Amino acid sequence: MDAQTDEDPEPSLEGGYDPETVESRWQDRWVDEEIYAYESDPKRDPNTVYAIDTPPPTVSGSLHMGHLYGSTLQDFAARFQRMADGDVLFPFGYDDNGIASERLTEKELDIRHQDYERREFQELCREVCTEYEAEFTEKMQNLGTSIDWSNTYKTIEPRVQRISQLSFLDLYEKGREYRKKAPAIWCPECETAISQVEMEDDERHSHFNDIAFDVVGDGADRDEFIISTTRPELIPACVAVFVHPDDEDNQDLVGETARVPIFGHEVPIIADDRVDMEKGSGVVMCCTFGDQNDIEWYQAHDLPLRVAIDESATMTDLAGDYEGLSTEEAREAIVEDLDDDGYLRDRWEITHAVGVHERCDTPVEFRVSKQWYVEILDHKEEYLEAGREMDWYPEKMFTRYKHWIEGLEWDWLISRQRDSGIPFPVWYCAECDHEIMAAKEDLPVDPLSDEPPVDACPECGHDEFSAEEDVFDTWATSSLTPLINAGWDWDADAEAFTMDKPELYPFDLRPQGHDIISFWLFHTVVKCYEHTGEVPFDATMIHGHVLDENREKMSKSKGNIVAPDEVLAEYPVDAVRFWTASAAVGDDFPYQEKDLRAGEKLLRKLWNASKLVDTLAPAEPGEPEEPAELEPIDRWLLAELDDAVDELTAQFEDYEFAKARDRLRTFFWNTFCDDYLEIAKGREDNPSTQYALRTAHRTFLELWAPFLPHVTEEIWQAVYADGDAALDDTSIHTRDWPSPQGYEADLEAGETALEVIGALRRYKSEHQLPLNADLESVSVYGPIEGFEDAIQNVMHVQDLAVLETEPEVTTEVASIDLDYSTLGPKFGSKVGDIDAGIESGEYEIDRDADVLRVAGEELDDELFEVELERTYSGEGDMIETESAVVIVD
RNA sequence: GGGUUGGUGGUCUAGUCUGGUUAUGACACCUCCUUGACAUGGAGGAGGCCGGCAGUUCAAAUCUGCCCCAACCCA
Repeated sequence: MDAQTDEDPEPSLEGGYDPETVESRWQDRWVDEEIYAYESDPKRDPNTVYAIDTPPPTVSGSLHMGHLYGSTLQDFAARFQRMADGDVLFPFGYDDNGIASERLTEKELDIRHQDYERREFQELCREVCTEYEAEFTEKMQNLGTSIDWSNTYKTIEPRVQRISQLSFLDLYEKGREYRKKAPAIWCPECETAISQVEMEDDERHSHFNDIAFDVVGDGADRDEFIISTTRPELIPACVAVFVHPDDEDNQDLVGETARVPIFGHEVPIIADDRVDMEKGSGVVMCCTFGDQNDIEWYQAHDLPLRVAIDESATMTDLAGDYEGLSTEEAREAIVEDLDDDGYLRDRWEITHAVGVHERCDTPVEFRVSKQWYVEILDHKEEYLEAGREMDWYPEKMFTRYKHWIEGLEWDWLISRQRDSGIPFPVWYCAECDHEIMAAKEDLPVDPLSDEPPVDACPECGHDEFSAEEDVFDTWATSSLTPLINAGWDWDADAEAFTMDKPELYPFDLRPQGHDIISFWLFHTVVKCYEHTGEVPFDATMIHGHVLDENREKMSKSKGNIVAPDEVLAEYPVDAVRFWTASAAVGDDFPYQEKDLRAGEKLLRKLWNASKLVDTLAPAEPGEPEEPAELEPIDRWLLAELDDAVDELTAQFEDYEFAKARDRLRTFFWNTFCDDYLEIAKGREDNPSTQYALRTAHRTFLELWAPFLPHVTEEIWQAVYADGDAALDDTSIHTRDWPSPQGYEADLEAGETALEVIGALRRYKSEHQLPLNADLESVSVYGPIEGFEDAIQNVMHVQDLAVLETEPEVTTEVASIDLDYSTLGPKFGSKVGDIDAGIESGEYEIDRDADVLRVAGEELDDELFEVELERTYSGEGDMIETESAVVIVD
C-alpha cells in the first residue's frame, strides 16, 4: 500500500496535467478494484440493464485502429449508460478458435496438428493462445475502456464449445439443418468447403486459350469450332458444350456432338441462354466444375459428373497421362500438347477476376461433396423483419442488411473439412447412414474420441457407427455471442433451454463495422432468432473505418498503417478518445494528428479551468449549498447548463457522439471559460457565483466523463472525492448522470449582456487596447437588466449607464428583411415583384398603419422588418449589436 | 456489370430527411492583445457560386432526373 503511495502521489491540481502517469494509474485502479464489474441478478428488470454484445476480436492478430475505434465508441455508450441508468454489462470475448490460431500453435510449438488427437491439439492451442490473450488484454486495458474484465469468454473454451454444439442440436431438432450432397465452394489449399462469404474476387494474370473441338457427324456446317478458356486443365472434365439460342452463327452446332481434343470423349452441344455471346467465339464448354454457371447447367440439363480435379487440386485418373499433376502443371502440359497436336489456335495474356479463399488467397474450385447446411432461404422474410425491428444507428445501414438478405441464393454451409475446430456432435450408422445426434447433457463431445449415445441404430439396429469428422465453420460460434454472454444452456432436468443471466437478453446494443453487416451481424440474427424466437438486439451501432491521413484505407501492402501503440506513445488516451468522437457513427474518417493535438489542448484547458475554479471557489466537503438568492448572471449560467444537459442526454441516448462532443466543447470552452469565468473573476467573494462555479464545474466533469474518463477522474478525485473511501463509491464513473435542475433565467438579458461584452472586446481590439484596460464611461441601450455589474467588472468599465431611450441618432433605412416563409406561400409569384420593388426603392413604409406598400401589395407588420442604419451624432463611439446599442465615451 | 453511401472554404466537418434568401464550427493562414488558470491563451480578419448539368418551385446545399468522382458491399 505504501509502496503504491510513493509511486502515485495523491491526486491534486498542483502543476500541469501529466497524462502519462495519471492515465495508467487510473487504468490499473479501475481494473484492480473492479469498478466496472457487472453483478448479475436474474430478477432484475431487463429494461434497466444495458448490455452490449461485443464482437470478439481475433487475439493472435495485432490490435489495430479499428479495434481502438470500435471499442472506444462502445465505451462512450457504456459509460454514459452506467451513469444514466445503472447496471451495464460491457463484456469481452477472445476469438481464438480460427485457422489463424491453429497455424500459430503449429508454428510456435513446431508441431503438426495431424500428430495429435483433436482434443489434445485444442488443449495446446489454448495454451499457446493464453500468452496472446494476455498481451491483447494488456493492450485493450491501455485504451481505458470500461470493459468488465471479470466477464470474459474465449471461443475455444469448452463452455463455448458446448454452446456451439447445443446450437447445432437445437437447430437440427427444429428442422433448420440438413446434410446434402451438392456442389460447394472448395478451397484446395485448406482442403475444405467454404461458404459464399469466405470467397472474394482477386485480379489474377492468366491466359486465354483458343482450342479447336471436332464436330462428330455431318449435321453441322463445319467439322470443327473454337472455344476460349482460361482453364484448359478442365478439358478432361468437359461434359457438354453450350451455345446461346439467339446465336445465329452457331445454331448449326446445336444438337450435334463434339469430340474433346486429346481426351477424345464425346459431349453434346446444347442451347442455353446463360451463354455470354459477347465473349470469345460464343461457344462455351461446361465442365465439372469451372464456375457457378457450370453448376447451374449440371443441374438444369442433368449432365454427368466428370471429376478431374481432387480435393487438393491434383489431377485424377480421369485426366489420363496428366494424373497426379497439380492443376497449374496440368494446365501448362495440356496447352503444350494441344499445340503439338494442332488444336491450340491462339493464346494471349489477360487479367481477370478469380474467386479466391479470403484466408489463403488460393483460387477456389467447386466440388460435389456431402455437407451440413443451415436452411435460411425459406426464412428470408423473417430475418428481414428482425432487421426492421432493430434500431439502426445510423438508420441508413439497414438497407445494406436488407439488400444482402434479398440477394441470398445459397443456404448457409456450416461444415468444414478441417482437422481441428469445434466438432459436429454427430455419428452415422455404418449400415444405413442414419444420423445419430449426441445427447445434450454429454456436450461438448468429439465423435472421433467419444462413443455415440446409443448402442444400436434406431433405424436399422446395426451397431457400428462412423464419426462425423467435420468441424463447424467459425461463424457457427461467432454468431452465438449474445447466448454466450447471457449464459445460454440446456437444463436436462427441466428439459428446456435456460439462461444464467436472462435479464441481459435481448441485448441493448450490437456494435459492428459496416463491412461485415452481411455476415457477422446477419449470422448472429439468424442463429439467435431461431433459438429464442427473439431478435437478439434492440439496437445496432454500425461504425465506419479509420482511414489514413489522405483518406485512404489502411493496408499492409500500402504501408500506411498507423498502430494504436504508436499513437498512444505520443498522445494521451483521452485525446485519442476525443478524436474518436469526432466522426458521426457510420462514417469513415481519417486519422489526423492535428485532431489529437486538439484533444490535448482540451485536456489542458479542462485542467487549467479547474485550477481557476478551485482558487475562485475553494471546494468544501459534500454537495455545494445553494444560497437563498442567485444573481442573474449566475442563474443564467445554470439555466444554460440545464439546456446543455438536456441536449447532451438526448444525443448520448441516440449514439450521436460527434454532436455531443461539439456541443459540450463549445459550451465549456466558449461560454464557461471565455465568458463566464472571466466574469466570475471579478465576483469571487459572491456566494451566488461560488455556488454556480462549483455546480457547473462538477457537472462539466460528469458530462465529460464518458469522453475523457482519465482526466475527469483525476480532477474529481483531487477536488471532490473523499480519498479514504473505496473507489467504487468515489469514482466519477459510478456517479449519476446530471439532470436539469430547472433554473430559469432571463436568457434574453444574458444574451444581450454577452453581446455588449463582445462589442467592448472588439472596441478594445480595434483600438489596440489590452483587454483589461479601463473604460471610463459606457452607455448601453438594450435589455441587460441584472447584468450591469457583470459587464462592468469583466470589461473594466468605471461608469456604466443604462439608457432609457435610444441615444441621439439619425437613422435611415438600410435594408428591409422579408419573412419569406410566410410571404412565399401568400404571394407566390408576386415575391419577385416585391423584391424588385424594394431593390429599386419603389416602396412606402406607412408607420401609422404599420404596413409596407410595394408592387401594388400591402404587407403587414409580421411580414417585414426594417433595418436601420444609425449615425451617432453625440460624444464618443457608437457600437451596434444585434439587440443593443453601446456608446463608449 | 449491379447495389449502397458519400462529394460543402487549403484540410476535416455541421446543416440535407422536414426547401425560406446571411452555410456551422475546428485546424491551418493574416492582424492585434501578457486579462488574477491556460500565449499550448484571448480578440478580430480574410477565405466557399455547397461535384457538374438540367428540372420542379415565388424560393434549392436541401426535392427530382441524368452525368462525373470516391469508398464499401455483391457479381
